[in-house]
Amino acid sequence: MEHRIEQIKKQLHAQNYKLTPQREATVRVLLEREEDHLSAEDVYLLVKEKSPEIGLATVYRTLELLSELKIVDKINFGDGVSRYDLRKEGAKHFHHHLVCIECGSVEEIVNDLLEDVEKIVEKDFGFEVKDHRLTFHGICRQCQGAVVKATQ
Amino acid sequence: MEHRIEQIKKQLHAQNYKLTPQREATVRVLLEREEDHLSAEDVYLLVKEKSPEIGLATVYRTLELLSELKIVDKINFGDGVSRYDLRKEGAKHFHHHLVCIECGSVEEIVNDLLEDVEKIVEKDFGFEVKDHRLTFHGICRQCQGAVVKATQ
DNA sequence: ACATTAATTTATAATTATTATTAATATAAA
DNA sequence: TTTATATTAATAATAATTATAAATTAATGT
Repeated sequence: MEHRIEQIKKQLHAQNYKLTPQREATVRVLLEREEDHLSAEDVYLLVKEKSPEIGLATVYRTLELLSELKIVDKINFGDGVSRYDLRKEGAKHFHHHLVCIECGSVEEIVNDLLEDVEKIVEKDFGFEVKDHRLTFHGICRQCQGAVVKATQ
Repeated sequence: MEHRIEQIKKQLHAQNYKLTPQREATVRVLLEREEDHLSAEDVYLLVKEKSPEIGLATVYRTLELLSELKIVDKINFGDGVSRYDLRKEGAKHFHHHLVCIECGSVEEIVNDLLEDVEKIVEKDFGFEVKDHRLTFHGICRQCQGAVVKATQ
């Protein structure tokens, strides 16, 4: 935890930004809830628990900043809110998501499944890939089980 | 064009919806501007040119309906607006997008690049894939050329 | 240490995209 | 034709996000 904070602090300094108390509090929430795909509002409420004086706009600005520096990924599952995921340490890519259309759960896949596909895109389309976003929509293991049970 | 309209009309009827004049006007705009990733507002303004009496909410509702019936794909490039793409005739999947981070252009890839990846997801993660969304962010051919020129 | 400048924040207003409401209109069914 | 149903326009409401302005904090130079 502290190590990751220190690392992010350095990333900010390298771009002439400071790790203010508000920014640190925001990062800590993101670290604690790494797999939760929090919205800005979610983050705000969680940060507020420990730093009640923080403003919503500050959280938005911080998330935007972290997003620009590729420390967090801003993602959109089509439900009208942006969500923010801390990038894994040293990760070059967005992680992939499996969104269940039954229960709404979101699973992450950390492995990069797209290395071969990216090569095709670079070669066949002359497009220099810097990043990607990949989401699968379907039915998760649990819900598949549930359907089987329900129809038995 | 007329053939596609007729086809969509049938798809609507199959689900007990009618192809009202407003809906038809909307579909026609989507057909005419197939590759343009129009926002709801864009569509509204274009439909208005030919059917000035149409309301914005109707356009939203129509796009939502077409989206539910998988006639259009609702996509999100992270710029705060949803965009609507007519699905190619008979296509089972979203098409992929190449978004240029220099000039903002969006290219489409119609080929399905993910067949193998989907198999992995189904097998290794027990997730039954129904659909996917894939976007690459990077530098398009034109902008690569521009950089070379600029640094020469 | 003190004054000055710049960066950041809070609080709030404004904006923008989208959705809900309601009365009117068009369509289909009886 | 009458009645019921679906759809629409017009508008209000909502929700997410961004902009603004005054206050605070931190950094810099003297």
